[in-house]
Amino acid sequence: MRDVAAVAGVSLSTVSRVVNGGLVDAGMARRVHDAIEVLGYRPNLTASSLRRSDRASRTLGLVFEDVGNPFFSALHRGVEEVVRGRGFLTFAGSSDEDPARERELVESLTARGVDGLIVTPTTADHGYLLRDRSVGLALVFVDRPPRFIDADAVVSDNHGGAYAAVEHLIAHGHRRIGFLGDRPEVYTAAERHRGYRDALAAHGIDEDGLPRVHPRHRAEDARERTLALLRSEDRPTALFSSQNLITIEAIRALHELGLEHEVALVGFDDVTLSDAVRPGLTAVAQDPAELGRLAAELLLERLDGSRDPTRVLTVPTRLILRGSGELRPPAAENDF
Amino acid sequence: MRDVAAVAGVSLSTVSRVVNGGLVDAGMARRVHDAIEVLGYRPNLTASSLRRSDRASRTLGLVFEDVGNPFFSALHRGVEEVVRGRGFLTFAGSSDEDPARERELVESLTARGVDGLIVTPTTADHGYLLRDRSVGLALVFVDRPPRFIDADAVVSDNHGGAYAAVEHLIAHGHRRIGFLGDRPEVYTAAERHRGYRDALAAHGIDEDGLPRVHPRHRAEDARERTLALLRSEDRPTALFSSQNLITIEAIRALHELGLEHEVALVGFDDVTLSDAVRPGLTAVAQDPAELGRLAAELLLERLDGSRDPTRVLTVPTRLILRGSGELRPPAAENDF
DNA sequence: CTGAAAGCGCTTACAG
DNA sequence: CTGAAAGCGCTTACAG
Repeated sequence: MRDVAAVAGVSLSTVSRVVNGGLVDAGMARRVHDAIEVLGYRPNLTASSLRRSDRASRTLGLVFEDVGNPFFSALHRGVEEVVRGRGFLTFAGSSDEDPARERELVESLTARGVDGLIVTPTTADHGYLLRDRSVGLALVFVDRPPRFIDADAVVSDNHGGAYAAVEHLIAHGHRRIGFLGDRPEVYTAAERHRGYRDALAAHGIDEDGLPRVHPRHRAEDARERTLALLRSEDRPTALFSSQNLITIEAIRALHELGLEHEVALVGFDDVTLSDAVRPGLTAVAQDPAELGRLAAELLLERLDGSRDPTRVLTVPTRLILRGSGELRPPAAENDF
Repeated sequence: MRDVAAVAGVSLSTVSRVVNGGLVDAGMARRVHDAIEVLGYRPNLTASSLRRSDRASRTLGLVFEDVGNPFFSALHRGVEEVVRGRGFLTFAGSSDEDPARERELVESLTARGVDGLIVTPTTADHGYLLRDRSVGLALVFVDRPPRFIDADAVVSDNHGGAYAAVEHLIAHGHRRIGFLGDRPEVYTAAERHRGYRDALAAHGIDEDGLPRVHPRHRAEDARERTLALLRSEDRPTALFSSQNLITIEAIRALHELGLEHEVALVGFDDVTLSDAVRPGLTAVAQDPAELGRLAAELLLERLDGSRDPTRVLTVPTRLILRGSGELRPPAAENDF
């Protein structure tokens, strides 16, 4: 910038004004633009944000459970669609569900001066973010609400989606509905379990007698555990699978035992090719891109100075019927 | 930092040394640490990188075709695994295959002082990056090599994978092998087409007589076009599908016509649930996480000062047999 | 409308 | 080992 000023024969202030669209005489502006062209000058935005009064860096940080998970990549895309037009650039990193790793990431992001953060919270206490927020950091949680901090959040209707899925199975004659759970300490997993339980209770079904499986490592042990359940004495007539990776393994397990047309299945989260499998997968579809868009919009509102009370937005889910959830229990089962 | 110095009763330089691990008297260091604790001081990394001699910001930029595509999100994860330990934070954005958008993103990233860039190049001329590189920007291309610039790159063995896929179909008796292409101006699409053509030629099959389809919009028109092909007079006995979204539509089209056990299919790129579909999908699997890891390693080498000649690494693909590629043509077809 | 000066939060020779 | 001073590239009152 100094070089540009020298070549154009004007002051630094004038160059700054030209670059930032301030009021400058047309002739001077011309000379400055020429100098910029000749020198191939590029403004340094980090220096600019360091000095400017609002401190804005036009960068955002996304802290996801795993950037490699298609659910979060769709969410990422939703955020990008909203903030791109406003000139924001987006950092993204994975907490891997580890509170220490999450905090490390967050601090690394704030140390680099991000204007806002969109976080999929781990089970950590997020009180440590209060100080950052008090000095102007915009903060929105997504997919799960945070703990011990009052903040904007956008979540799927986990309870409602699970409730609808289980009620759908009940409507098709099932009472012995097995639950394929996720790590119960994760908010979404707990909510979906609550939806399952409430639907059973609403129809007078006792959950205690029903088989339940909680894979600890999703893709790794979900198949084995589902196989064991399907081979057991008290095999359920239907399964409700509460997470996408687990649903995939459940489909594999059913196919492996040739039970895909015998045992009904509804999965939480839609999955690629779920319509090409036979029977097609009946699924509770989330809209991750919409979660991302809404989170980004809430964030922009805060960045624009909104002091409104905190909001938690819930994105509806959609039950897609494709066959696996419409299988009926064997006739004998209907009698008991 | 000034406040810390005041509270600890030392100079700014000393605080800086403590924070950066310089040589400081133990007693003074104690006082500084206490002051940091009391004030809740957090270093400002952007100010730091502005002033330090190496200018390092410990940030990287990823410019992908689409951050929402699972292929790139797996690649992203691969990059993260490698650079996380070195304290780098990663920006990510989508070019959407638009050269102007790509350039905008790149300039937005360099203006924010990223140390390096990993780019999935569009068809643009990447000469504009030479100047950035000459002032120290590390640069690696991934998934496709760049044009008009000599640079490090990591790509899949697109030609070899396609060649193997088509040869596999030929070995199972097929000669009328239809090609489901992608936009031909994309490097990977062109390479896969070349592999298809070379395999045919090596076995004395004339490509000109074979049906070919080039969906322009992948998910949107691939199904229709494949349906039209399968309904036509010269229906092929086998399909080679050269991109994952297109493969998904091809599977849907085959199922829709009930031809999934009649017409063979090999897809480039593996797809979720491809083992649960009947017949299972025979696929050329890429390893996007490995592409990401290798790209990140090349980038770190450059950041560590390597002046070695430019390298292009090729990651092998793997043909996974699951049934759809092992279907044989109808008997009559074998005669001609 | 323009320029000289101060300063954002930090690092780095330099002299002690 | 420590501190005073200069300066990274920029913006912003302030006076003209």
